[in-house]
This record gives sequence, C-alpha cells and structure tokens, in this order.
Amino acid sequence: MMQKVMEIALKRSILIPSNELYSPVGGFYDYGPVGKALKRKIEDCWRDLFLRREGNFEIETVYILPEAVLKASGHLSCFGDPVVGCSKCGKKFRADHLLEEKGNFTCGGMKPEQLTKEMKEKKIVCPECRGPLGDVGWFNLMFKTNIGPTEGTTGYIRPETAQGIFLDFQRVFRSHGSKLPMGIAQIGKSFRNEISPRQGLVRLREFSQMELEYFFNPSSPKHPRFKEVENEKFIIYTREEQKKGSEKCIELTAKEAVERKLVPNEIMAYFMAREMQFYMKLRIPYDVLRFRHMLPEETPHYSGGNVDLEVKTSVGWVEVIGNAYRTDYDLKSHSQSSGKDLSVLLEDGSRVIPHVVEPSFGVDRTIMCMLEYCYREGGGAERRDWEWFDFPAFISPFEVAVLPLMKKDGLSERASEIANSLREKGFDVIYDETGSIGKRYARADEIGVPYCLTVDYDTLKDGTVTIRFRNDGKQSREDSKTLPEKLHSLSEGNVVCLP
RNA sequence: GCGAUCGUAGUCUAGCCUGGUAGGACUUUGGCUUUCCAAGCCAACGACCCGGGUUCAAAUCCCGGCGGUCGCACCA
Repeated sequence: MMQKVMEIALKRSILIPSNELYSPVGGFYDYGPVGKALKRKIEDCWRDLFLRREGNFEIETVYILPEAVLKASGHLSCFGDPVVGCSKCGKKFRADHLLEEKGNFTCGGMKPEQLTKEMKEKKIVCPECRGPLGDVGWFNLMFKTNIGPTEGTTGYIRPETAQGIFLDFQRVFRSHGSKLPMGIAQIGKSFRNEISPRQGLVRLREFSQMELEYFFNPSSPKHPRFKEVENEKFIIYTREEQKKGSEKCIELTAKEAVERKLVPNEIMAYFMAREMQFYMKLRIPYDVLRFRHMLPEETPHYSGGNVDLEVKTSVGWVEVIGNAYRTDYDLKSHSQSSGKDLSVLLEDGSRVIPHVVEPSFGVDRTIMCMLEYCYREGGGAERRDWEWFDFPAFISPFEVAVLPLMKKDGLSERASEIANSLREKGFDVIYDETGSIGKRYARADEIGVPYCLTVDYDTLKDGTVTIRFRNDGKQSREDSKTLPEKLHSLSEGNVVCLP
C-alpha cells in the first residue's frame, strides 16, 4: 500500500528524492509542484482553523539558534541518547537502559561522566558477548554548526519551531493585547539528525511542523470556546491499556476526557477536538484516529503530560501530532538563564509565568497519511484501470484540468482561453494537450484533480464544455460562461468550514 | 549502528553463473488517424550506483566505497 502510494508520488513528482544526482542520503525529500501545492493547501487549511478562526498569531523565527538557547531549553542535555560501545564486539547500547535493567535505578538527567562512573561501579558488561564497555558518549539529535568565522561560537539548527516562539513571546504579548490566553504559532522546518530515517515521509531529518503555543494563566486552564466542542467524540488509548499490552481503546467526548482526567486540562481537550475535525476534513477516517496518552518514560523533558494523535496506516500507527502540556518549563528556563523576567502582568496586578499547551503537527506525516487514505485503486466496476487520489476539492493541488479534445482546428486556442479565464477567477488550473484524451484523464486523476473540462467541436459551436468527474468518471455539459459559478457550487460541500 | 538482502532508462525487467554490439515492456515526447477514459500505427528520447584491480576486452570476475529495502535497536 505504502509502496504503491510512494510509487505514484514519485512518478508524478509529488515527491522527489533529494540530492538524487549525487549519493542521496536518507531522511530527505523534496516536494515537486504537486506535492508543494498540496502542502501549501494543507498549511493554509490549518491556518484557517487554528489561527484565523481562533484569533491566534503566526510568526516566523530563525532556524539557527546559539548554543545558550538550547542549553536553557534543555535540548543540549536531554535531546539525544547516552550510548556506550563494547570494546570487544563493537555493538552499541543505550547506557541508561543497561543501568536501569540492573535494578531500581533511573538515570533521568544524568551526564555521560556520571553514567560511566555508575557503569563501572555496577560492573556492567556487554550483554551480547560479556566484553568490557568503554566510556559513555552522547548522541545528540541536533545538527551542529559554527556561527561566524570564529571557532567556538556554536550554533544548532532548531530541532523544533517552538523555541523561537518562547524567545519572542514577551514582545508579541506586549504588542498584541497583553491578555491571556494568547496563541502564537509557527509553520516551518525543523531538523533532527535521526540515526536511521525510514519509511518515506515518516522519519525525516528535515521536516515541517505546524506548532501552536497556547499561553494561559495556570489558575484558569480553560478555553473560552470549549463549549463548542465539548460533545465532540474521540478515541483514547489509555496508559493502563498500553501497560497491559492491549490495543483496547475507549471513546469519550472532550468533556468526559477532562472529567476523567485523561487529559491534563480542558485546553488540551479543546485542541484535541479541533484536531479531529481537521484530520477528518483531510479525509482521514474517524476510526483510524486515536489519541495515545504517552507513558511517563516516553514523555519529553519539558512535559507535564503528552497526548499524541496517531493515525493507523499500512506501516503501523504513526504519530502525526504531539500535544504537550509544557507548563511554564520553557519560559521559566529562559527567564532563569537569560536573567530576564518573562512573567506577565495580570488584571489584578499580580504577575505570573504563563503555562503552555502545545499542539505540534507533523506536516510531512500528515501528507503521507492523506496520500494513503485518498489513494484509490482502479479496476472493478470502474471503467478505468489506473489509480488516483481522492483529494477533497479544497486541498487538491489543481482544482481543474482543461483539456482540448485535439490540438488542431482551434481547439487548443479555445481551451487555453478557458484555462486562462478560470485562472483569472482564482482557480488552480492545469492545462494539458499532450497525448490522447484518456491518457490525460489518467494523469489528472493521478494528481487528484477533481474536475476535467474537455473542449471539443461543440464548444466551438455553442460554447459548452464537458465536465468530467474524477471519482465516478461521469460527465455533464456546461456553458463555459458560467463555469466559475458551477465549479464553486460543485465544491461547496468541501469548502473549509467548521460544522 | 549491527545483521540479512539488493543496486541495468521515470517504472518493471532480460543479460551476470560461462567476460566480447546492453534487449524488451510500460511511461514520456513528436507525427498520423473528425480521437471522450492509459486504443492503434510510425518515429524519437532515455540506463549498467561510484572508484580501483584483473584482462586485448568488465554490466558480467575480484577488492573497496556509497546507497536502497527488511529485521534488530532507536525515534516525533
């Protein structure tokens, strides 16, 4: 399944393997014209739902961060793994795992030197060959670089977009109303030097995130619009079931999830309900979406509770959103490290460091899930034997393809006119006159174009064109003058809107 | 990073064992056919992962590297 989707994605240049001309390294993908358009429309849909409708703000911050920032945020010491190698067989192991297996022992936050000391004291040897282990090293997932010509000014390429938001928080807060709650978001690239990138877009070294940091007063962890979604349902995979090794999940409304304390607070439950709406708009079915309450040991260093949204795919459950209750961890850390007060003034005159709930979306993974769930096989009752993508019209890279039945007799010219007039009206149009008409239908289907307009000899006579529908192949004739209105009405059920 | 396995046009593949003009299919492009679901006919474009060695001669044999896939481990 995944393979077929990737095949067609590569064939139509939805995706392009990066650096293909040289020895490509894993974990990097380029987006071709179709993939980029798809990505842009998904991001715009997200902006509409999570920013515009909510009154939240979007900013853009830099990719390269000086070491001090990541030191304060905890990424330098926590964002990676302590590894130790066997000097006899050469195998590598997680130092903390070996220690913790030995007994009641947790290594959270321990430095490599401490771990080396502990390993020596506990006389831990290689679990494979009983050989001696070397010193504990640190594998950090961040890409390191030098800033400026002087050695020693170390920078890292950001491992998440969130830090930039925390650094700019105070200025944005002061200039945009100075009231909690306030949401500040960023869409952009992040970078992680993964050990082994796998499975297409699932684990990349350079990937796009859509992150929203929702700052609120910890004494009232409420969302003003919670009522709108309190009865929305979703599926939760609880910690208890995970510990039992069972796959059983429970279905709850947002309100029930808060009451039963399965989510840290109402704000997170609010976003979870919105996330369900977002993914269902993208044609990911309700019953393949589940929220997994992360176990304490998998929770990141900054977190007061994480709930991931996972999508069931042909390669297993894939995390597409990490919802994190980051508390005041980040602002507090930056405040302490920089010496600047990052608390805000409340209406009653007191000061508080805001708490943060963060929904963090993986764009590339979302695209991969969409490709899988929009993928349709040909054959069967269909009159065609090729594959296509059933993208909703509002997210299709191209909304309409204009195709002259033939190149000659003025059909090309007439079709070009129609294509250009639709472009002027704001439609994303693809014009294609090469090959047979059947071939062009197939090509349009493969990139998920919902409507094909065919210009034929009747068009020259009476100005009508054929609209051919992607999903059932049916056709109808329409006056070319009223096409924009007709196409709008056809797409009406697909326009971005909340229920 | 370890183990297994693989590397020939955009895709699938023949050739490799036994060294001697790299062949086919689909796709793509142009042309013909008054042509609506990858039709047909004609033509064109396009490949041996990289480097070294052996040899008169390497896609083929040998060595090294790089990369892919799958397990393990790890991870969002």
